[in-house]
Amino acid sequence: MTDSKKSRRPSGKRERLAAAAAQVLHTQGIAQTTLADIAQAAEVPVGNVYYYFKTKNQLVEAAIDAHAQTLRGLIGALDELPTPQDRLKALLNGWVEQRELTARYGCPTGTLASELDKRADGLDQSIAAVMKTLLAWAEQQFREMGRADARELAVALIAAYQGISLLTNTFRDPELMTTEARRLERWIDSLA
Amino acid sequence: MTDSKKSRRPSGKRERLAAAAAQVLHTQGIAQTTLADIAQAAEVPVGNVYYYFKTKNQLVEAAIDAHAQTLRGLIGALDELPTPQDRLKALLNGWVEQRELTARYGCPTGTLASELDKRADGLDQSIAAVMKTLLAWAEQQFREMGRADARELAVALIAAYQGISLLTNTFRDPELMTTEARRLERWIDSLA
Amino acid sequence: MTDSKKSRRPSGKRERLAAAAAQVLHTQGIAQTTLADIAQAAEVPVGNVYYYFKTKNQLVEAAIDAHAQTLRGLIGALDELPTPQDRLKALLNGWVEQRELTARYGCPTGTLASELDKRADGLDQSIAAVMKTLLAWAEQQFREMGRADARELAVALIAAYQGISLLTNTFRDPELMTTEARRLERWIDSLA
Amino acid sequence: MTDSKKSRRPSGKRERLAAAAAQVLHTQGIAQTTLADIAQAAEVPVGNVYYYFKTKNQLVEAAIDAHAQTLRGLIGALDELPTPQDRLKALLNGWVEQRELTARYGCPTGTLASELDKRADGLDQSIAAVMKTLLAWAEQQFREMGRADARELAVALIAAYQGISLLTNTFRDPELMTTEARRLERWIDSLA
DNA sequence: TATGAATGAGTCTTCATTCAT
DNA sequence: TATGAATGAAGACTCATTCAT
Repeated sequence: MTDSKKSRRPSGKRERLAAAAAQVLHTQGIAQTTLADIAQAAEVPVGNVYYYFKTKNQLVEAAIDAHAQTLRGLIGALDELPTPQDRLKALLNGWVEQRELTARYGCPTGTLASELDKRADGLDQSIAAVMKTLLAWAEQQFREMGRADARELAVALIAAYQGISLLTNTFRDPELMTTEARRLERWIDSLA
Repeated sequence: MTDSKKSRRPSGKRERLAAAAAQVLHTQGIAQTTLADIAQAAEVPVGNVYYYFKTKNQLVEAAIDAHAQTLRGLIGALDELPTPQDRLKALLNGWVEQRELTARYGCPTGTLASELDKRADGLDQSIAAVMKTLLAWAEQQFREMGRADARELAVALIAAYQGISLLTNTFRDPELMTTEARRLERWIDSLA
Repeated sequence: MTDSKKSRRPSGKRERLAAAAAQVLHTQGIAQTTLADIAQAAEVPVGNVYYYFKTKNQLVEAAIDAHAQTLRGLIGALDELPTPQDRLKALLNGWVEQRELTARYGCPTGTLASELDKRADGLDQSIAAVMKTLLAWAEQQFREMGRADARELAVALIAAYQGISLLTNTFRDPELMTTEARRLERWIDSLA
Repeated sequence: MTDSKKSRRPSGKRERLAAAAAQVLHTQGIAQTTLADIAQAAEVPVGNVYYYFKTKNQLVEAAIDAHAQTLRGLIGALDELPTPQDRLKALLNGWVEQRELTARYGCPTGTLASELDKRADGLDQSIAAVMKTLLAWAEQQFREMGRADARELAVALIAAYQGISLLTNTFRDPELMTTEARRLERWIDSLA
């Protein structure tokens, strides 16, 4: 999304750092995470980090990109399914499967968005783009279902997910996710 | 919830600090806010802050308490209304009225919850309590509407609010809140 | 030793503060003791302390004075005894009786002397004076025993006490004091 | 005793810091010494200190270690001498030679022990270990002299040193050390 | 005299970022 | 490329001392 792979050397440190950043930033939060934390998680010497990322913000951006890629992968997989209903329900299933992680650390995208919003840097745009991708995909599904209010429904669905992720996390109760997903499933069925 | 009001002298600095904390922490986020920021907002010399709050965490807690009190006030006002439907819709109206603020800084409770979750201190319990209050109130409304699944509905409603707040904030688009609130209104009507 | 009793009002706060200072400074050390600690121990509001003592140093000085007075009292009591040997041994007994306190916090005079020496203020002179008083008294006893080297013996005796206090304290072992006191007793007997 | 020498690179800053800490802490006392003082004495920028020592306490510990090493060196040198009497007297000579420094700042080990005792951290154990080393060595000498009460005599000797150091320091009179050392020499001779 | 409140200078500690090799 | 080391700008917190009443 930003700069593209400094070089093709197989060291893979850049990727390792991005992955480590995505993981650590999710579990610890941006403010609570130091560069050293990420470097350590990636097993890269601190000093070396700066060869790949000029600033901490760039690492955050790389983490966002990693999340974006994960999302694209997910969407790609979902798109294999035959009907939009199938795809949306599969999305719900994915959320439910991750409920334990969500209860512990919240939705990766959502928590990042929340944190980044309070900062002056332009990173909030990057995370917004990720969110927009998901939103657009959901909208597409509802449209294929013949709904004229596809956009509104998509927003409602993603909001429901973000919101229940927050509650699941706040109360450390993964079952909240399960229950809400079931409810959303019924809701989707009712829209056809 | 925690305090004990040092004294009843009219200086009101403690209250001023708590209010300033609530406001500044909401707009800047906890990590980005320095004690000096809060002190300045409250027009209190930095050193003096520590006479009222022993640590930054205590200030955060005071801010949470302030939010709790605001919430109690809101609930109190809503309870004046005749039917549960009226009350829930009035709640929605309140959210819509605040949409500009939400678009700029997110839901005060939600963003706090999100931030606090990543921290080791026990503050996440305090904010969870606030959330629980709102949840319980909503559940009560749905119950009065005769719904056996009141709890689930309450969770869905609050989740919807938290989620749309996040999106509203992420996309800086207050209209998202308006649209979703209208949708929720119809949803409430459909439950009767 | 310094200024003498602001007034004769019976409040006795000044004395209470001095006593509290002596006690708290002994157990916590000067640097680790805040004015608030002393005020609290004396059950005097912090702000009020300054009516009696203009600075923390003056409180320290008052504590030293308190120790000096205790010493004078002790010497007065010892002087009731018939022979210098009796008096010196009684002194030893006193040390042994205090061994538990010494093991915990060291000799009050010695630890104060040690701490004050590192400071720029003139308080080290005050504590030196206290030490000098004890030294002079011991010298007098040895002189009465007919020793020409009374001064040297006195220094040796007090040094032995200060040193064993330090070891007793460092190793938290009150028995060190007991053993050394017994040894000093034999030594005194051998000098006659 | 605790360290592990970050690396063997020749910068030697760690050692310089430890040495500076040992020296400055001895002359100024722990409480009166700021990290900046030590950094300045070692000619190291303040921020850089934390690359080597995570906290002020670790610097204090390093200083203690430095003293321990000095002591081990001293003991090693003494052990070259033929008889225990020679060794003990050489120890006394060392004390006398340092009398000026002692008069100014007290015994490094003793003053540290005194200060550390009043603190909650575990540093008092470290300094106690140093003291124990010296004590054990002295005991060994007396034992080699054939004394069954070697332990008691060792305690007496070290106590005498600590005590006379305190008096020497309190009265700023280096001659006290000289006189007492001479007396102890005679005492040692009398034990054979 | 009494006292809650106020003040600000000082200290430790953290960390992103840079640099020399 | 790689990396240990360096740097300095913050920020939280403490506390003696002062002040208004």
